[in-house]
This record gives sequence, structure tokens and C-alpha cells, in this order.
Amino acid sequence: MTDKTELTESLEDYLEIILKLQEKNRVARSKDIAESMGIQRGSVTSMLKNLSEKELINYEPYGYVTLTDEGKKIALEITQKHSILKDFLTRVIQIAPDKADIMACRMEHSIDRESIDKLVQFVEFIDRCPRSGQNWINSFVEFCSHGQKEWQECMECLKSCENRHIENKPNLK
Amino acid sequence: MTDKTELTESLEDYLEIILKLQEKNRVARSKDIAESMGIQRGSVTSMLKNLSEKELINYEPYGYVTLTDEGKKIALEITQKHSILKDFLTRVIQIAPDKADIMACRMEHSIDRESIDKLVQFVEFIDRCPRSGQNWINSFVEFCSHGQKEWQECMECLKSCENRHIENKPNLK
DNA sequence: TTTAAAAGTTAGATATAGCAAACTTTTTTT
DNA sequence: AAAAAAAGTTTGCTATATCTAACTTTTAAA
Repeated sequence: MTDKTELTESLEDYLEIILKLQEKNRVARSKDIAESMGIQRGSVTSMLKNLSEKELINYEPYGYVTLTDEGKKIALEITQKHSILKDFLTRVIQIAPDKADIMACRMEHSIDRESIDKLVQFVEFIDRCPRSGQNWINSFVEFCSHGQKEWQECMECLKSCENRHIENKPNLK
Repeated sequence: MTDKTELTESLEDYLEIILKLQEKNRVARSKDIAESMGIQRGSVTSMLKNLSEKELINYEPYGYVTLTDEGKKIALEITQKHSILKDFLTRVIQIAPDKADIMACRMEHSIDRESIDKLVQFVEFIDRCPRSGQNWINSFVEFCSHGQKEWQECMECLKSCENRHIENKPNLK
């Protein structure tokens, strides 16, 4: 049983980057970790020791680095949070991809499992409910630039919803 | 002109709590800051010096603490981020208020102005668009517990939308 | 008005996470 | 296989933010 100690943001970042590097190159190298994080090589060594003591990575001095099962589990969880947040930020609330990536990088450490799970469900609901969907998101984009639409337009919009709904589910006809 | 140096999460927390205390008691006392943050009184003193050097608080040894204009501006911004995040977490994605408060406390430091502004607009859009609104959020609650509804229900649901829309805007009749 | 309690401060310690620079090991080139 | 380059490590330093414990100032009580 691995201890459930909360990791610092920094340690989580290391795991995330090691995962990315090991997926790309099979193993992670100290130099590449330093480069990806924009820090000095010397700083990496001490953190590798730290992660190794916590049994989150396999590490021998002068050797390559790989994640242990526990380390990989955590790395995948953070990576997943990252992509869910990025998807919400870009696709739903319309933040530019580059900016969304930076935000996701910061928020992935502060959001917990329950909230991220709810966010997944919420985005899924937006996508699947006939009242929302991409078309509704497009209205949000409109709303952001021009403010609220005219009421007549809303009536038309609702009629289109019905039509799309019927089109998508032919057995309803 | 005050320098635009990024504050640490910790300093932001101090400003936020000092604002809350000064709104409640006119001034903030070292002891109350320590209590609110769950830290020792000694730790507060050094941070008060730090905030004072940055001209974010008015502070004299053994005196009361108040925010400067700049300090208050920052404190209000964080407090605002907090309440926007909490509103979204509780009212939209259905996180329990206590949990949402803890999450908002952590996320308020990582989300930037642009994203928080978009989130405000998004929640406003949910509230105002006839296709969404409280009724749609209620469907999300349903969705969370029972999964997707039947298509026939969707058709009825869309019809109800139209009716509510007409009811709310009598001059459309 | 002296004294006790409460509030605030100081000093020295710890942990995290970074740096630069010197040094060592490994790898590559000649 | 020797020399050079690259990669990795070590050492000693810095900054942030906390702690504990001793000390000082202020406030309240006797």
C-alpha cells in the first residue's frame, strides 16, 4: 500500500512531464525534464531523489527515469484533469487554446476528483441535451460579442431545436 | 504606480482574509488573521511586514491592520473570483456548498481574469438563454442521477421551453 | 496602580524548491 | 584509446512560508 500523502504542485508537475517524456521516448532523461520545465539540471536531480524515495519513479544515479505503477497512476490522473479542463475552457467557455493550456496547467493541481468528474458530466450533458449542444454554444459565442438576442429569434431557435431533435432521432417521426 | 509583481497564493490569502476581517470589525487584528488561517501568530507578523513593504497594507508594529487602496483592489479581485467560482461550482455543476468553498479557495489563485470573465458570461448566458436556465440545470441534475432521458421527454421539454418563453415575454403573444 | 492576561514580536529552526558553479560519470568523436 | 563534449551530480546559497519558544508591549482586572 502506497501512502496517500498529498503531493506538492511541483512534484505533480514532474510526474506529468516524466509521463509525457516516457510516452515519447520510452524513458525520461534528466536533461529533458529540466528543459521541459525550464529549470536547471541540478534542480532536477534532487527532485528525482525525492520522487524515488516516495516510490513514484524508478531512478538510479546516472540512469534513465521511468514511472512506477503508483507514479503513473498519479501522472495519468493529472494529465486527465489537464485535458478535461482544457476541453471545458476552449470548447465551452471559449478561451483560446494556448491560454487554456496555461490555465489548465495551473488549475489541474487545485481541482479535486469530485469536481472534475462533475465537470465531465456537465460537458457531456451540454453535448447531448437537445436544448444545448454545439448550436447552443454557438449562441453563447454570439452572446459574448453582441449581447442578448431578440426574443423572436429565441422562438425560432427553439423551433430549430425541435427540428434537429426530430432529424437526429428518425424513429420519433 | 504600484508594481505589478505577481503575488504568491499565500499573500493573496492574507489580503483576502484581511478584507473579510476589516469588513467585519473595521480593522484586522494579527490574532484573528492567525486564527482564520489556522497558523501561529508569529507567522503572521513576518507576512504583515512583507505586505507592508509591498504597500498593500497599513501596518505599524502593535497596531491594527488595514488594506491600502492597492491591497483592497487585489483583495476584492480575489474575493470576486472566489464567489464566481463558488457560484459556478454549486449552482451549475452541483458541488455541495462546503466543498465548493474549499475548491473556490484553491482555484481562485490559479484562474486568470480572462477566464473568470468568460465564466461570468457563461453563467449569465445559462441563466438567460431560454434553451438553458434553471430548468435545464435541473435536467442536468436528473442526468447525473439517472443518465439520459427518453427522446419523447426531450420533445415535451422543448415545448415547455417555448411556453415558458412566451409566458415570460407577454408582448410576444 | 500594580499585576496578570492577552496580543504581538523576535529569533532560530525546518521544509520546499529553486539557483549557479564546480565536479564526476557517461557518451561520442577523433 | 585518448580527448572532448554532453549529461548528470554535488555543494552551498537563496527565498518563501511555516513552526516553536522566549520575549515585549498593550490591555484589562484586581
